[in-house]
Amino acid sequence: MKLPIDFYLRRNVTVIAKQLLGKILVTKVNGMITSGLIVETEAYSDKEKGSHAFRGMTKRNEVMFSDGGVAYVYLCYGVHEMFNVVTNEKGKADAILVRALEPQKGIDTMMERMKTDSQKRITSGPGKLTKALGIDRSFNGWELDSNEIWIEDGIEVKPKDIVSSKRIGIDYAGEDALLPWRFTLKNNPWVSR
DNA sequence: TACGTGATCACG
DNA sequence: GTGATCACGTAA
Repeated sequence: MKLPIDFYLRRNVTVIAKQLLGKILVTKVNGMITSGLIVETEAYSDKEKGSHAFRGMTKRNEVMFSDGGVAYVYLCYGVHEMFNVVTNEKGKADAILVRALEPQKGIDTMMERMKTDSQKRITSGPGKLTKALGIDRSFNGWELDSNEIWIEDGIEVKPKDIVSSKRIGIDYAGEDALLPWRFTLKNNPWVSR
């Protein structure tokens, strides 16, 4: 079952970030289905310095300000496409970065895209999972109940299975870099780093 | 630990 | 226009 768009609206971004753990991200690119269980997320809001939206709307981040339930995809370090889930209502720029997946369907396709013979850690990192699932900036702004990219129900996750920690790679955000807004599934071997 | 990589953004 | 900067990944 695809998650309804309502799932992404009018709720706290850290709550949704935790609830995304155990859900399944699916893409259909060139007719190929690839999917993975979400095992690591990070929450961002326009109220804190870690977010692209902290200094207001720009051409790059404008989809963060739209109604929730769409993708925000941008290029990082000139090399990596990063996939985010936009949440909350129009004007409130909350987003959730998906940082790692446990591969499910289409593993051969993912290995081919990653140019590797091993299925080990092919989706363990925000830049890697987008490449493995065929996500690039052309997905920016797409609704997450489309037939090309969506998120569906996966496994049940209990509060005790969730670990909170500080977010990765945002030291520039000062004290906001310390917010415990990174969420991982406990003891899951597919989380990044 | 170091650095490639290129879009983006805040300057002028 | 220009230059600093960056929500990473890999090699060493």
